[in-house]
Amino acid sequence: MSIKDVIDNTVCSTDTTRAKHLRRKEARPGELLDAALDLFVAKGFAATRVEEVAAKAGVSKGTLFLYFKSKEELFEAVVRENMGNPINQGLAEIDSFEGTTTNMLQFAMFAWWERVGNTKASGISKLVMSEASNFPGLANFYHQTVVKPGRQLIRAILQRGVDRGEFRTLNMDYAVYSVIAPLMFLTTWKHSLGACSLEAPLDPKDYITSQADIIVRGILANDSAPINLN
Amino acid sequence: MSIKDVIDNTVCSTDTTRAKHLRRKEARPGELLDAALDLFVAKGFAATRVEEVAAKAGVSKGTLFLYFKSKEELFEAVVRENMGNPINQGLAEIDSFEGTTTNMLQFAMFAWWERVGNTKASGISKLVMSEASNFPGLANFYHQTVVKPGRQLIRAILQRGVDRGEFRTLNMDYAVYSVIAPLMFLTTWKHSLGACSLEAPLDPKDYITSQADIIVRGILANDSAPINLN
DNA sequence: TACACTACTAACCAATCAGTCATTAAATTG
DNA sequence: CAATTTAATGACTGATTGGTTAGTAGTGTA
Repeated sequence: MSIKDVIDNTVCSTDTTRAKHLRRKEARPGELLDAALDLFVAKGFAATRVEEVAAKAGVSKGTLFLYFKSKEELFEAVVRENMGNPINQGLAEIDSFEGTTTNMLQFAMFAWWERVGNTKASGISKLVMSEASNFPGLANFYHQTVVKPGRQLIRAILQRGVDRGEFRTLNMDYAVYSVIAPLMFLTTWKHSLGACSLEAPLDPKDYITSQADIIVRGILANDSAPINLN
Repeated sequence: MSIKDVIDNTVCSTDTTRAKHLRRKEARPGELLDAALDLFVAKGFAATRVEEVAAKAGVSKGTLFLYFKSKEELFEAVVRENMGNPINQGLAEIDSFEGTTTNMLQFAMFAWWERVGNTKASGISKLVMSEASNFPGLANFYHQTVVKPGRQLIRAILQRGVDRGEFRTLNMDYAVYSVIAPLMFLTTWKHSLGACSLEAPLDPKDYITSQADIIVRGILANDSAPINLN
């Protein structure tokens, strides 16, 4: 597929009289970042051409370099832009949460899905994973901004459960991955093999329900009340 | 870093009298595939230069094209070469396995680590995930060869547990991911952020022990004997 | 309408890189 | 030791692409 095809297919112009030279300084960066996110997630950094990004955003290549001074900078901007952290928000909600920690954990996992997993931004983790060794600075930034706080959030939830006697004592350094791994796997899958439509896609809600169910049962205190989730 | 540096640093020649023009027709393909695996896993398909691969294998670029007629073909060969499936072996062992399904599941997860996860080939899954949309044929091949059989193996184990009354009834379509997700996450992590040495690396054995423990507790039948794993 | 300003374009350039091929030299054979 | 074969090389090429810039055309103002 040539760049010409990309241009013809992806630019959103319903009217035949293509309006060129439209001046929309404010909207360009966002549109370019949106286009770049899609392409970077789908094809990786090296394999996506800046002209593709520009074409998908409806501008010429030159315009792209008007707003981002290099392909690397565009990439970094894409990652940073889409890494807003609902994690801090989640941390704030911990203290005020009423109810069992079981419910809290389930709520957190579904909240993650609504706020991150089911979002365009969910491709970021795949992207960072794929390109980490090529962008060590970005990997470090992601680690500090997302990984560590995220792990801290999960840990805090689990600790709450332990403190209240709902969960058994756990090796927190590893237990956190019981929650993280299934969620990360979901997005990774969704943006790679899952996107190739090789089979019926797995339903995210059912997936998370199932995972949360197994995790919670797996960490409940031995002497806890008879298991009756939901 | 230039290609020259790559050559100087990666070729393994301890003696100063560099022997060129050594004719080793048999060994070349394997050495090239080894070098290519490392580089593709680390940098992705598009970002690795065929000359780097050749240099790392100790030959010139021309030699590489003597054994693989294109970069794409090299890539496909790398994936296919490292995709030998210990899964069929695992499937064969199911019927003859003596003991609880709990032990069986733990055994399977550790066996996977020994035979796949702790191997150079473990980078393949990250590779296929990253490049799936650029190589749909390969993604399909991976899906048929690894994903489906792997899922089938896990499902068979879980079903054994259910049939014998050890595990509660499960929605198999989703329960299998309780086992798959933590293992896939481990390799993905290992070959991306984990390789950036941003913190103390997680110990795979402890990780798998922890995950297996939580999973098993999470799927045990309610009326099963008091939990005492190991 | 004339002028200034600047978002935007398109043609262009320099560097990179996958792939080729004429040449070189290690093995093999007689 | 020649003659032959072929593994291996490395300089070369054509195509691609990140990045530049001279020029074009919207927009605002008088």
